[in-house]
Amino acid sequence: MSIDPNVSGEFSPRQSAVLAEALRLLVEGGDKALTTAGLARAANCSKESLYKWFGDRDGLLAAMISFQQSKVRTAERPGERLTSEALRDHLETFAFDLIEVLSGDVSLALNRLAIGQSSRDGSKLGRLLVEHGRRQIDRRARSLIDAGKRAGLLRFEDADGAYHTLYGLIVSDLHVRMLLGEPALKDNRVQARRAVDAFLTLHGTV
Amino acid sequence: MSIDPNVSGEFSPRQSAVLAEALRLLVEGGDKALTTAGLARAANCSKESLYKWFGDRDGLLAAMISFQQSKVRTAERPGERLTSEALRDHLETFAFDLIEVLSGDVSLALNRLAIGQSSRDGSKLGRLLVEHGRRQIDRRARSLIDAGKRAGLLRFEDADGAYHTLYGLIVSDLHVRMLLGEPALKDNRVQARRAVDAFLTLHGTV
DNA sequence: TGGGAACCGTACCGTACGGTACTTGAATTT
DNA sequence: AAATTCAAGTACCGTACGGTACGGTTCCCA
Repeated sequence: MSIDPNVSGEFSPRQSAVLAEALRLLVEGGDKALTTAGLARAANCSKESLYKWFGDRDGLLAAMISFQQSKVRTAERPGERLTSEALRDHLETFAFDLIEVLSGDVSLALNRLAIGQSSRDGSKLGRLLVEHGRRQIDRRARSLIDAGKRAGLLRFEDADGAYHTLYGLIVSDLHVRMLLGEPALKDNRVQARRAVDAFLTLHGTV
Repeated sequence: MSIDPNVSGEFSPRQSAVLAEALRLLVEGGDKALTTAGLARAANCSKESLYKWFGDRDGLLAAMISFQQSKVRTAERPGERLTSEALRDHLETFAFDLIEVLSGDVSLALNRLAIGQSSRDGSKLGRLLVEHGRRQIDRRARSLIDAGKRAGLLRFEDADGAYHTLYGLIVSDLHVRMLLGEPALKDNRVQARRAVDAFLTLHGTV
């Protein structure tokens, strides 16, 4: 993962600073704490600018999601020759990273926000989150799983099913529990290892 | 003593009717649609009664959770002699029921509500949901898993870990996706069977 | 039959938020 | 140097909600 100070040009530096402050407010106090007046005060900008840049409050929320995800890029490993140990390593790293991402303050806050709005806006934010945020991590897992199969180290018929199995083994009900306010795990590496062990028992060839 | 349709006796019939209406409003339009005035109008009661019965809005939300969970009781099967097929059947039934419960309108609405409030009230509603709502289903799964082990049909060291594995295999990211607004699965039985197959591959002795 | 409790319907109050309009001041352009 | 642009800051408006107060009605019980 690398931090990218928005080279994509979607948001100006000023706007990025405001969005960062908006995320800080959201993480701090939930969506009730994110008011237009409060954001303007905290970010030293005017409400009028907020409305000019983002349209309305929903536009601001959508921009916050885009902004956050423009900062998170998953490192894509180049395809090396896979050994059994390397595959296990990569899977564990993936599992660990996944738990870390899902446990992150900003991720939890944005997911809570989207879930809270899902009944009102027809899941617009939810779709944004799933499609943009998940795509990165999905692609990484898929390429890993496919590479494992090509190398003869994994066996499955349905790549999609295998990925969901892996995801479920890693996350279980942890995500929802954290969304509901439970503290994160003490050791994400243990959980990652257990999940990968199980996954390899199910789909490994060795 | 009078016959009270409310099993727990925690709420009077009138209060139960109001809480049922509150759940209906919540399912229909999310937490923004659940206003005290709106509930009073929809349930033909006065706001004053709402405040007398439930204290304030948060008390109403907590009462809604208690009320809903007082209605849902999981059927506890008596302990019969377990065969391999019976265990698989019971596991699949459990998996199916779990998905059905999590996919339910009211469950999703209450989870969304608790998640939305989790940043504000110190996860009070979240704890209520997890502790009261989850306990039933947890106990059912635990007793099933333990019975499987006693019958020599399952092998594991950590019952807690085994249960979380089962849960993850069944649910994967389905719960969060539904909370974010995605439609439910087309066929929950297929998913249940797949999950139980994997679980028995991991922890079955046959 | 009278009195009290519960409760409905409504009106009311304070507040807080989303969104708009206007003024001031600074920076950039011409 | 004048003009134009951009944004900060503030004041304002309408609305909607949580919570309270009160008059009127029904029902129970003595």
